[in-house]
Amino acid sequence: MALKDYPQPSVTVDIIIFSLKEKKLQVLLVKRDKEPFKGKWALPGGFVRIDESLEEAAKRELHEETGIKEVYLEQLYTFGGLKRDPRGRVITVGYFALISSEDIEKIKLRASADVSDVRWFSMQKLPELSFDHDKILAYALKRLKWKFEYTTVAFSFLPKKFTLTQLQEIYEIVLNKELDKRNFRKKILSLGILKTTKEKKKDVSHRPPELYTFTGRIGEIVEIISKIGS
Amino acid sequence: MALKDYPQPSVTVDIIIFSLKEKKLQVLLVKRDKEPFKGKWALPGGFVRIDESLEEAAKRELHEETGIKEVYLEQLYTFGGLKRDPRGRVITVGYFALISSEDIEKIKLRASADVSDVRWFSMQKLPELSFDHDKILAYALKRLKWKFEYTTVAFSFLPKKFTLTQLQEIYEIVLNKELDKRNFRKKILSLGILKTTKEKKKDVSHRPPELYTFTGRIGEIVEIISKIGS
DNA sequence: CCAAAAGTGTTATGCTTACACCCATGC
DNA sequence: GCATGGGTGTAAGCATAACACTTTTGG
Repeated sequence: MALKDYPQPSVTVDIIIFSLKEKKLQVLLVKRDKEPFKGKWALPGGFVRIDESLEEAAKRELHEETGIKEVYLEQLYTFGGLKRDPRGRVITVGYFALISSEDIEKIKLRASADVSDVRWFSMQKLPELSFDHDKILAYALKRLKWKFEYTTVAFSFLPKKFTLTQLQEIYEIVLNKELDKRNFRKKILSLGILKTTKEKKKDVSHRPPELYTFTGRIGEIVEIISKIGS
Repeated sequence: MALKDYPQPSVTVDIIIFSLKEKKLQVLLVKRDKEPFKGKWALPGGFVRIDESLEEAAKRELHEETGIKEVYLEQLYTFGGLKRDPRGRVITVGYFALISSEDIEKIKLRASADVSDVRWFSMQKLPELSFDHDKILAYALKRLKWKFEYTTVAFSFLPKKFTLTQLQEIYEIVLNKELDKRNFRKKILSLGILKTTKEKKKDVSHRPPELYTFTGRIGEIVEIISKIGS
């Protein structure tokens, strides 16, 4: 069978961009300016061009909405149900991206083609979503939690230098449960993936905390959390 | 942007069909009867039709090559590099399937359209593969091992009734390491996912082993193996 | 009675959990 | 000197890991 003998599905990339702002897990959504779902919120995404790989397409979408380029990016799953797009047969490859607190501040959100608005939404206050994006987002959240428990992705949310309390905080937010401070520190330090800079965080009105850097590879499997705490 | 305004990538499904035959992990490959890679071995697969979901496409391919329908099937990853198919831009969604030893015997391998031969290959003696199928297969193997350690997929290789030694054997084959018999049994039985049928395997020239059935859900996460054994 | 695989328990070790007080700084 | 978060250790309980002999059948 040669290519193009038969009608072919179209292919899009949708990207789930997570960040931690104001101590909440947030996701970037765009307001659609075209049918279908005009005026509704959706995950950023678009058609894959013939001359770009899937990952390049995901990076392009990320860049178009946020202006940033270097982030943790990982393929999530490919959704290929028959009825997911009213325009016709569209298969979408989901990616998820994690934005560090450093980058978050640099970002200028900007509407792009077919998009009238771009906003961060707390995962606890999501609007109604277009297509099957609610399903995709739920899946992404599940994967994110899993990645936190078993790998080092957490560090992609942090700046280069961070305190152990900051690290614990993002774990508590993403896993949505409290962790025991002593056990958390013991476990993290025992993994041998952190190095202390001998600096301390300045200008805090309490005992200044030690700053650490991450020396492992982001996304590496390490089984960080068993239960730890309440 | 309306659909079809721009040249679109094509979409295929490739399926990695694993089984355990002759105490070896094997994979089903087909010999291509058309260019590109005519005469070379490849993973079974083909274009996704406009009126079938990705999973349906994978099941169809599976059925065409083996005649069977009900198996453990899971989406693996989507490969979308620019140069992976010399015919043009083709994105492929990989699936992996696990065939039980019961089904293995029923299977009549049959060549289908564009395929001149179909055969099981031991993972230790693979032929040269077409496209980027070596990469896809390597990824599938990694995922399979992971799934064995953390989930109950192993049971999809077994018949309904099986002995603990059979179960241990498939773990040893897939993980490629020896396990301690007593610890393995203790761990597996402690999970509460097996029930003894009170039957024993007959006509063996040694003490007849007890037959068990699996009562959990295939693929469920249970952290089966920590290390267990040598 | 021999061969072959099934079945079974104990001990040592390491990881996980629960838990409370002193420390260093800014104001 | 007080408020704020930073930083630290120990004991109990649980899971893992190492290890060898007896049992039941067929031939």
